[in-house]
Amino acid sequence: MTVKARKSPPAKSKTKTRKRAPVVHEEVYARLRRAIIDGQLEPGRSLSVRTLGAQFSVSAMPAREAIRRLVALGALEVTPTRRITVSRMTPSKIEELTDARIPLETRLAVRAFERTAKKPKARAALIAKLSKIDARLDAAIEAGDVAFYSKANAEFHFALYTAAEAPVLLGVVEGLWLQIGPFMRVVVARLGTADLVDQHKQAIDALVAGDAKKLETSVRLDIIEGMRMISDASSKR
Amino acid sequence: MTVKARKSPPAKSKTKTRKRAPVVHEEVYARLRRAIIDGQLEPGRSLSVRTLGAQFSVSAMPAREAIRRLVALGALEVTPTRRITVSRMTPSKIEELTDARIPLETRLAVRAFERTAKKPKARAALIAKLSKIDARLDAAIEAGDVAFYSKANAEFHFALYTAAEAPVLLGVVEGLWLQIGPFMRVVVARLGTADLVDQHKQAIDALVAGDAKKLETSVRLDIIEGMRMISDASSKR
DNA sequence: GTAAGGAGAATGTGATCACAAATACAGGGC
DNA sequence: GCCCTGTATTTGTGATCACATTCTCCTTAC
Repeated sequence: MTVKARKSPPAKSKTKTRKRAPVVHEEVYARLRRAIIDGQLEPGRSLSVRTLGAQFSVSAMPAREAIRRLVALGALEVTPTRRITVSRMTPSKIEELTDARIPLETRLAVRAFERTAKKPKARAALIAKLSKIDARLDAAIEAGDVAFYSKANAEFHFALYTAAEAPVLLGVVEGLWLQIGPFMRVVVARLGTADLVDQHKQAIDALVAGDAKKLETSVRLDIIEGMRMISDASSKR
Repeated sequence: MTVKARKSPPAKSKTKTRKRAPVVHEEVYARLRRAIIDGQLEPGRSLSVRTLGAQFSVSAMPAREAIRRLVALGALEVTPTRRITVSRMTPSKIEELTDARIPLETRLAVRAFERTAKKPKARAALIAKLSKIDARLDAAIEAGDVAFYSKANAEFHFALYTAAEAPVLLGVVEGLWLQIGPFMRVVVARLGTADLVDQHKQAIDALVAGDAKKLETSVRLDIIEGMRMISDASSKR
């Protein structure tokens, strides 16, 4: 996790909305969660409340709360000796996560499709956004930048899913990504990214063509392919 | 719950097999979660860390951690003024939760079916367990005991889902139930329980007959019916 | 070289305090 | 009756301390 723990107290009270005071542990949680989903934390890596708090220049309390939330979501786990680590993967977990991802994420994709079906501007904006991220994905592949690819991949999916305007479903899927995020990085690091069949482009094409079935298929294939790569990388360990 | 021994001292194992020291906040969390899933906490009800801690004769710290976990799972929510309440329901949440429950819970049911397909004893044990719970459900309906019905209903579903031996999927579904649990009680309290089409018996019949498709259908219908009741009760408020 | 052992550091957990914000509640005004 | 107001209480949050357990690492013995 890359944390530049420098906060500027006056900046937030002046320009920001005064409707709600900033909560430190929310900030810690948001950044730690983002780091995990983006695949910036390797599986098995250990964390400590004091160290994490120090990275944010706060006490251990906000770090405790952020860690507790991520443990609840399965992103972090507590060892039998009470040490906190980034969750590891098992074959059965891969299978179950695949089982959960396919129906939920295809549903979100189709909902995004339906939500923008009668809003040409929103549809166009979504396509533009996805295309932009996809270009960055290509650049990451070209440059072999594993971390950046992992991050852009998450961005692509959630840009699509967010358009579904389904916060509850989105929350559930985010919980799943919190468990697979650390492995996205491992996967592309081990197998490389050149031989990927780019289902992202297929998804964009489907949106352009107004083909919901094709969109669903591309999302499903992307999930299956990604999870299979995680499985392969894990078994070759 | 298995205590993992890091190293095995040959002769020094005279010490008693001391269990892991109990973690207080785990206990608080487990009981609070159970209360929510069983529908014993009404939506909108407020909680406080000190009060909750006092109920368990502990300080505020374990209560804070338990509450934080349940907030992360969507069972509790923090108001704009930072008060902690049991989450309320909205029509869109009902729709999304239904969307998530159907594929996940039918999958768990089918997995439970498959897991016990070649284990007649396990299948019979599951059927017996479900039948026993179903009898208690009938008794609750007869007695008009809303709280007990809500609790037994959760027990029935999770007895079936646990047999799937899919902890990750089960965890996701538990997260969903944490969000609908508080409304199960409201629903049956408002509409009564007499006019329910008992899909539970259909599910048991399907297990007895070895009919996976029927099992899936009964679970799906039970979900749809239950969520529709929540929807009706909410709109008639 | 390998294993054992022990001293010191690090860690999670629970308790307690301080503080600002929000809520509850009393009394007084109309 | 209702509404406002000022006070007192409650609440979430962050910080800090205490303590038992666990981890790290260096030394020692064989």
